Amino acid sequence: MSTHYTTPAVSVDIVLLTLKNQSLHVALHQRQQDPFSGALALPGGYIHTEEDTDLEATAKRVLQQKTGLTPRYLEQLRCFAGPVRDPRGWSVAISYVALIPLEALEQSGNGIFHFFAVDALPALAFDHAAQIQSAVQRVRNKSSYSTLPCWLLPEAFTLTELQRTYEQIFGETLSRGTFRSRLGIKVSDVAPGEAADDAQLLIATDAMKGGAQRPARLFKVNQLGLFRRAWW
Amino acid sequence: MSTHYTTPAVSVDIVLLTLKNQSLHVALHQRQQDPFSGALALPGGYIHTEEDTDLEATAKRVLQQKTGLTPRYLEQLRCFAGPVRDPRGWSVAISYVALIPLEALEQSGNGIFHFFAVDALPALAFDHAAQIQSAVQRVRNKSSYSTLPCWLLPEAFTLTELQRTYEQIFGETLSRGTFRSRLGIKVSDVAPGEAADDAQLLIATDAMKGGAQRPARLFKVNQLGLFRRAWW
DNA sequence: GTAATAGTGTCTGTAAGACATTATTTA
DNA sequence: TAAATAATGTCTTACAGACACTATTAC
Repeated sequence: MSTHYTTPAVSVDIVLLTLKNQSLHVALHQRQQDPFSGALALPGGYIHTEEDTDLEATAKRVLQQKTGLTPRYLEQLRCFAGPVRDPRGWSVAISYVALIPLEALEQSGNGIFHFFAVDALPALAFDHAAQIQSAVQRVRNKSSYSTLPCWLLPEAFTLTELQRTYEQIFGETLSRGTFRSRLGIKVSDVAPGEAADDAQLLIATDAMKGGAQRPARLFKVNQLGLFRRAWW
Repeated sequence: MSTHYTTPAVSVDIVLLTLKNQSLHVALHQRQQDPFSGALALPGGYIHTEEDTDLEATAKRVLQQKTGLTPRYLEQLRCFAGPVRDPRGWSVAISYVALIPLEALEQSGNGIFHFFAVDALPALAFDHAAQIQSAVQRVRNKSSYSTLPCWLLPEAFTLTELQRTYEQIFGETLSRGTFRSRLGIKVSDVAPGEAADDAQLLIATDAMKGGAQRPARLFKVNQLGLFRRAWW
């Protein structure tokens, strides 16, 4: 190991995203300590080398401690590092993106976080604004060719609810026929409760969601699946 | 800062890729020190907090020291971390992908590195095999929808040379007509030496490359540009 | 019946991919 | 002339996107 060079501080920050009021929101809390005491910041923490088996474990532990929840989706974003992002000196932050449905957060009864629309952020501590921007870009991009948005919904959802989710992520509306053909789904053909193969994006359940109109089939996500072609 | 938890060691590793013998090759050197003394490994180094302005600067400095070169393309891949990847304990490696034409490496007369085909790797130190696999996946994926492969060629190249580069990255051949329409280029229409707009992927030079046949127009890359649709 | 949303079918434009054809050089 | 590669055009298929139509519930 290097001897005559200072080791930079290493931490993990989490961009926890959810859908609220028809748009992407990020979870922020008010810092209680310096630096940036009083400022809004992302949840984050240090690696506990005795217990954390990898960085994902660190991220999960931090979220568990602060929300009591495990996110439905968790993915490493990238490292942010340098001498100026933290006034205490050279630091490395490994940034994670987490997705969770708003219902889960509300049921946890957690009062630490406030949610802010990602397209209208207040001033933030450290380089957290850049981390959020980068995370949103990743989510929007990955949503354009995959089933990523499923993890912003509860486990079972209707196709229309899923379409609304895509629309809220992109901020624009889609054609229903196009949306369903991209998913490769004809509701009348699907057999509930089976996953034919890995290429199948969604799994039909045997439950329906009714309202004051024709009931809709409920689906679950099979896995993080890719569309044939990208969307743009 | 955390007090009663050990700070993990932080380093930067570089997956330096080039094209050799019709396929992607990675630069490896033989380690002189423990751990893994004698084993093949990626170039890497520690952060110098006094001089490095960010992680990209660290990566560039390490490459400069070991090859005397600045790569044509450099991008952060992701972090690899955990208690077992380095026998000395919990460590964090930030992995970078670098692209460079083989000619540049050969001209530098550097003797440290050996090049290995990425699809037939020997045993490697640390988790470097996983880093390489991840880097190759990133390069293949990004090549399917962008001008990334241009940075594996010298500054000026013909369209056929570029097509061969794509083919060598993917390991399969392409149709020439399709390739050119994806690039949006009709050679007879282009005006040398101008960049009409940012959407223009390549810039025509006024030079031609001749052989025992009709000479071909030489092009330069404009910027990292995206195709309209992905390729798969 | 109406209102409301679920689900499907049809048409059009664009682009990928295969392949044939023309163009321009050297020998 | 032949050989070799550059460059372009044509045809087919596939899919995104728009939009219209039918289906099934509550009231």
